[in-house]
Amino acid sequence: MAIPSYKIIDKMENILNIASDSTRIKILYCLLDEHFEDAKVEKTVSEIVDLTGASQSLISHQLKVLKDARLIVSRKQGKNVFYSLCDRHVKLLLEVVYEHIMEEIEDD
Amino acid sequence: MAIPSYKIIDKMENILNIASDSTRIKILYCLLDEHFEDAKVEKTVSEIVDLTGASQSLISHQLKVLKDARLIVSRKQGKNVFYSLCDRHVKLLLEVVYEHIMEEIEDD
DNA sequence: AATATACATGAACAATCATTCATTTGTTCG
DNA sequence: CGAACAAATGAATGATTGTTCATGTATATT
Repeated sequence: MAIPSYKIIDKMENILNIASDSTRIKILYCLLDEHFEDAKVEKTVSEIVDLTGASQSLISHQLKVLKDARLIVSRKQGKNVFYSLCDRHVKLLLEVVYEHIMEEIEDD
Repeated sequence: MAIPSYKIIDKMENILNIASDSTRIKILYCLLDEHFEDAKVEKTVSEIVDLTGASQSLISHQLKVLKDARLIVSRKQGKNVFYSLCDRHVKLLLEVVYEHIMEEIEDD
């Protein structure tokens, strides 16, 4: 298949780079809806810290990375900042990779 | 959504890391079928070098990375080594990311 | 005003990794 | 054998980046 333009390749590389970090993957999973397709999940920084087990500083840094890449959005309310997914493709991306892993494990 | 085990997360991180490099993305595109769903595409190292415009050394290095990650397989024939995709998920992965990029561009 | 909580930020460090250059291995053909 | 082509390898390097530590800022509570 024809290779896309370097602009497209660059953007693809960038998105995949953002997604290729365990801390950020964990954060994204925190923000995925549990049962329903398009249910919006909002979580505070503290909640994400607790769920991931990572330090507050690290989570804050990585939330910024994800936000700059427009994969998540934030909303401030009092002392808290609520984060949520910005893009439905994120879920698809994680699903595809997850499926791949699962089939690979079967083949052992 | 519940965060997968660290073993799964590690593997997901690894796959995404492999995929998050422009040279490797280009290589994968070279090995995607043009028209048909499951048509197998085989290309030699030289062909991939020409298509990507990267150096032979770089392509050889990155082919090894992709092969070690079991995303591609190789077959030797005479002086040539033919590479091809090993996993149908690769195509899906690239498609999801590509779609994401396209929609983002629309939103400008 | 003082304290505690929630989150962000900046510097610094270690580690990883993509790329290049030079060389080498393997194969075909004259 | 020797030359020519195809591909792999190894060392070196320059840049990027994940993480930690320390500190800063904003908001709420007493």
